[in-house]
Amino acid sequence: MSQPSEGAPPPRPVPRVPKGFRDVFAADVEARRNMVETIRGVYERYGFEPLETPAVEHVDVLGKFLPEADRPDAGIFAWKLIEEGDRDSGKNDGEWVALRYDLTAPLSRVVAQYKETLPTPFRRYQIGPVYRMEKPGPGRFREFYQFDIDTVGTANMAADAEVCCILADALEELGIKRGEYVIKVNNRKVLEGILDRIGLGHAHHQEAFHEVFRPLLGQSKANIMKTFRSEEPYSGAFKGVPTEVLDQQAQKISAAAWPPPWSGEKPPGEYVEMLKNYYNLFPKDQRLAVLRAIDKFDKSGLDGVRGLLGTGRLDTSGVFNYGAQLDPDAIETVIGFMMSGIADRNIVIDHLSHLVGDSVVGKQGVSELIAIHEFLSAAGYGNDRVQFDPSIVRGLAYYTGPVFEAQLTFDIIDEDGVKRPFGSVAGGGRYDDLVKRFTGELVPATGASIGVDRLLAALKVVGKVKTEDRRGPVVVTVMDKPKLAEYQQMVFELRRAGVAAELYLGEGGFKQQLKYADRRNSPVAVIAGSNEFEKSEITIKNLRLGKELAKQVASRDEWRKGQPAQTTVARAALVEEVKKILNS
RNA sequence: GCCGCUGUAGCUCAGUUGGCUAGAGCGCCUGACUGUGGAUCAGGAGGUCACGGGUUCAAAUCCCGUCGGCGGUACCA
Repeated sequence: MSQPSEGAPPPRPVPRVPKGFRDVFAADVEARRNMVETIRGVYERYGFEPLETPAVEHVDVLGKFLPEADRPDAGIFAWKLIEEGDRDSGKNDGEWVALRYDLTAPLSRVVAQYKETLPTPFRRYQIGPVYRMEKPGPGRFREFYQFDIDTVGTANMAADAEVCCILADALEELGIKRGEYVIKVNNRKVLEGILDRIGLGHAHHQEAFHEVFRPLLGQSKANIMKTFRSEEPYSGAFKGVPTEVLDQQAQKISAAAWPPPWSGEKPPGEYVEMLKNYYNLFPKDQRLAVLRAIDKFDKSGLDGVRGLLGTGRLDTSGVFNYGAQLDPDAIETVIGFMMSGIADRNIVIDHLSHLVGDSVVGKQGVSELIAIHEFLSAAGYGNDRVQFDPSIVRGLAYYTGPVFEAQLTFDIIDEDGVKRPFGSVAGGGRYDDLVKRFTGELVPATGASIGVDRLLAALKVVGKVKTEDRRGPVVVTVMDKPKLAEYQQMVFELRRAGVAAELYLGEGGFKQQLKYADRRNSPVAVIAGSNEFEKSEITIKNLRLGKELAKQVASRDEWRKGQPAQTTVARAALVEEVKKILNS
């Protein structure tokens, strides 16, 4: 934007929407509303009650803790809330708040806050927009809708099984046929058991990185380069990272680390940002790294997962991803777990109980799966609807037990012309520790979240959403301005009869009025000029029929003179005639 | 964050090795049609060629930078 020069008028705002946000027009709004209503019906049938919470929460409530720096972590929309008076007086420098990034964290807050009066277990559903400041991609926005259902306050596996049933019911009610979707279930505890067996330690890489990094602060570029390449004592922390990648990193770190932040030549904020980026190169927790590696299975394939479980993997765009650093035996154990199949639930259970061996958590995980299996079978939900699949882990760290994912199995053609299954439209799991943050007491909880926009996209693919057919109102055209009151009367007659109708309120001539009605996709236009008024008649034009007929008519005379799609009737028959057309 | 591609009318895009007043299709507006959506025909409006600098007699075109868009990848509570 150009700088306003002396005396020039202020620059005009450019109409636009912030990146990652969008406008939603009538057809999509209605499609979403219809879908949500259907799902809501299912949720209520299962006995859940609605809840609404604010879009803004305190940052610590959401689980994001502020770093030392004077701004919150990236990824969320956060700001400091300062009351007007306090800003000037400086008495109170405000509190960090943020837009919610999911509906689960606010729920755990509500439970902790009102636990004395809330029924236990607390069963609620909630829909609303959530906000994430990530890079938007195809079909991914910074503001999007989630539709959650959760049961808080019971460890009973029946609650988990029920979540699977709800998701299945909801999808079917929306018109997705049995076989076009599958609810997949796994259990984090089983994976924990496997990781125990291979003796996986916890976050040591983060510390190793710390050790490498700290002495480098403020050192010369040459020194930094040397350290990154040296055999001792740091090579262990960077095992498996290609030399050229390390060189590249060293270049950037030296640029950031020199001159040192306290010299005043480099803004400290930028320096901190740089540091954070390099943290991200390394797994903070090996277990988490394993989870993410497995989670990448559908994207990276088996070899990709192997790489990510091991030293790391250089992806197609030339970025090196640091791996979980497992040794080959451990890798194969994890892969074995992941690939233990999606056959009959009984078979998967057998397989898994064998894999976890003596691990206590592992066995517990398997018995939870058995419990879920029994509940599902009793309720009549077989393998055609709910499967056990150990490759489903979900990236979230907070899940503690069963995890779920609703997948659509039909193929879509993506932008590259490649056929692939539509994929996940909902996910969830058990999170027994979330309320503990507030109260210190264990409050077991389980639930799922439907990605509303994604599911809506899926419904469009299978043709369950008719966005094109949105019907506009009956438009009463205005031919004689002085007779406005009489036109108005027609409009209200129609409205009183329950017919959506409006008076043409624009400035346009008659031709434009019909064009307007056409654009609104109006089924009917009501026409009355002096001819009609003289005889107490009105002309009713069937716009939809007319549109159809126009396809066959070539000559203009035919089109204009014929007018088979309109009839002139007595004024008193207005409502009756309009309704006749609407119902046809 | 990182890597690559890209930016010309409301939309989709042409624009030769730098060279006249920057074009097309669609859409929009007006008229043919004095009371009729569509089709047809005729006419019209609409552009700081993303922005800023540089090279040149001359830049939409070449170079540098900034910003935006797209794709991949990472992160994803």
